[in-house]
Amino acid sequence: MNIRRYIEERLAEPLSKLAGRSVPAIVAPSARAGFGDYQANGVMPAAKSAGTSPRKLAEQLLATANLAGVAEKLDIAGPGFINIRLDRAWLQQQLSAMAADEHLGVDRPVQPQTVVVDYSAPNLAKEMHVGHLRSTIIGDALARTLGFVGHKVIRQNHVGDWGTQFGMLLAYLKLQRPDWQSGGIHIADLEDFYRQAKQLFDADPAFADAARAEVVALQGGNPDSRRAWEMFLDESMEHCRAVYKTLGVLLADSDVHGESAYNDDLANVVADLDKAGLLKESQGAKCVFLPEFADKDGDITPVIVQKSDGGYLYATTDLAAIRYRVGTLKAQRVLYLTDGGQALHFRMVFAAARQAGMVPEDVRLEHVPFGVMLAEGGGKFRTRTGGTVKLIDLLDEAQKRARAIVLAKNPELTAEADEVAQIVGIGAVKYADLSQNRNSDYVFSFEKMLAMEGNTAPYMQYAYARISSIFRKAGVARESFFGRAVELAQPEERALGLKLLQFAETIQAVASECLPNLLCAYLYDLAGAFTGFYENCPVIQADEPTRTNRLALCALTARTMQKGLSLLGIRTIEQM
RNA sequence: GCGCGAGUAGCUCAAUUGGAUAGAGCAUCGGUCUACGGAACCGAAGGUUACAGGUUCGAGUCCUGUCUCGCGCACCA
Repeated sequence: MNIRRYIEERLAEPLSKLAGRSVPAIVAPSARAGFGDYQANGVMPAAKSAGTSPRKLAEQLLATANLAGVAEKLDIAGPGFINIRLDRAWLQQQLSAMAADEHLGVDRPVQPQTVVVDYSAPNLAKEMHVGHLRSTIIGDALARTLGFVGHKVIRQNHVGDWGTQFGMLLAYLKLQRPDWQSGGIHIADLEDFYRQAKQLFDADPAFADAARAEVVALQGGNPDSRRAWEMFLDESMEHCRAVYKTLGVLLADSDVHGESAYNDDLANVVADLDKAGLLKESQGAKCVFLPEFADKDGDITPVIVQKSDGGYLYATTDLAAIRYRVGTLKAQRVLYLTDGGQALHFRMVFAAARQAGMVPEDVRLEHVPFGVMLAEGGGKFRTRTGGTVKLIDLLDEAQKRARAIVLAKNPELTAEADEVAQIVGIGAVKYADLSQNRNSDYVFSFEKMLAMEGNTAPYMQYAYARISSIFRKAGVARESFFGRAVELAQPEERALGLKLLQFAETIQAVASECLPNLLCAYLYDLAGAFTGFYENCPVIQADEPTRTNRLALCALTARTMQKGLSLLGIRTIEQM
């Protein structure tokens, strides 16, 4: 039950009737605890257009709206706010339903969608670096959340597996490993390999020629080059797999659908744009000019789909990918997880695709942008020597630090130290990223993300472990409380219960707005509500039936926390 | 130069997308506790939301202008 939406619907209809046109009730959780549980703000704008006073309209609304049994108290406050305090019995009823629901009260969508989530997308010419972290983490959290909500999620890893730099790499591979055909090639340091190839490319004209010839051969379908290319990709993907495994993301080999997959369709894309009458030649390049991208002087920045030398560009590939996703995968919504710098590119590509009729009206293409990752102090994220930081090294360090912290606090954990270090260290990296509004740039700090205080993964994991400890001490299994009805007698119990019930509206907001930070904020609030309960309401020592009731509240809290964290891709542990 | 994004407490970030007295955490200062994990909890202090105008019942949020920073600006992705 999405309480917010439920109240919104209950109030919007009578309000619209009174206002004489369709208006929203604008329902939100109360800004302050003293105001109640929810508030409706829609009366004031509605009164304006209806030509009556807000307070009068509010009174009429309360007279006609049917919230009997749902709200315990309805007040009109200030210029026309409606404050709603929910009925205790109703809350208990909802909470008991939540406790008996595997899905924690999150309603399935009336019309489930097929959602393509395009994320991670490393360049296979190099190793994954910190620049891929946000796309991978945020995209994975969204894929998990959308799937849980009830949509069909298709992950797409649009890897960079094509382009001129591969000529250089293949030429270098053949030079360095004359035995490459025999297979079993391993390149320990892909970054190094790339750098050396580039160096040679710049220094040795003969090698540069060989590299260019390799590009031509590869594009021409030369079997020998093709085999070397596949071998190289395989090796490069191995590096990615290691990162994905460490990170614990859903991405699998079957999700990889790289740039090269669209090669055969690029000429068709250009031909179809031509058929649609959108193609113009300019300075030898084939372009789409869209008036909406004109500057003040009327000069239009075109979408270039074919270079003057005949080569295609990433706009062309992206158009082909859109057709594949819409046409073959039947996507109704496509999310693109890339940094904000590509906003213009996607606006142009989406507009071109629409203009060309490649996308039905009701299919949504959404660029989900995020800010860049900065080092402490606000500078670019670099190694001490100024190079790019490999993602695998960063993750290793997070685990190392987490291990040290955990062992220092709890030396008995040596047996599980590696696993705990992985869960806490990786959880910290993910949570730190996800807990911020993805649009803003983000300052990376091991110290802050691994802190036990504040809105961090270790704090959340600790809160969870503490609840687990209650069940250990009580000698009962958490699972045995599944489906047990819950009562909310104390104020702290009521506050916790209400917060638990807000899981549904939070999850649905994350899924529609693509903002995982809303879930982090919710979980942190939930931990706070639990703390208030924990400090004021003894559980194990309480007399029955209070004891069982409180254990049931603890069980539901633990289950909600665990599910919430898992939707962020973060694991929990029973002891830490 | 043009376009896009950002500017909120000393620091790192929120603010339910136009709602009431702008909230957290860290750091600082003070306090609590023989109850279920002190890796805890409670409180105080800290703000002209970059600046100047405007729109309206109401603006951190929308509009105009200015300043600062970041990114992008046809044949890289």
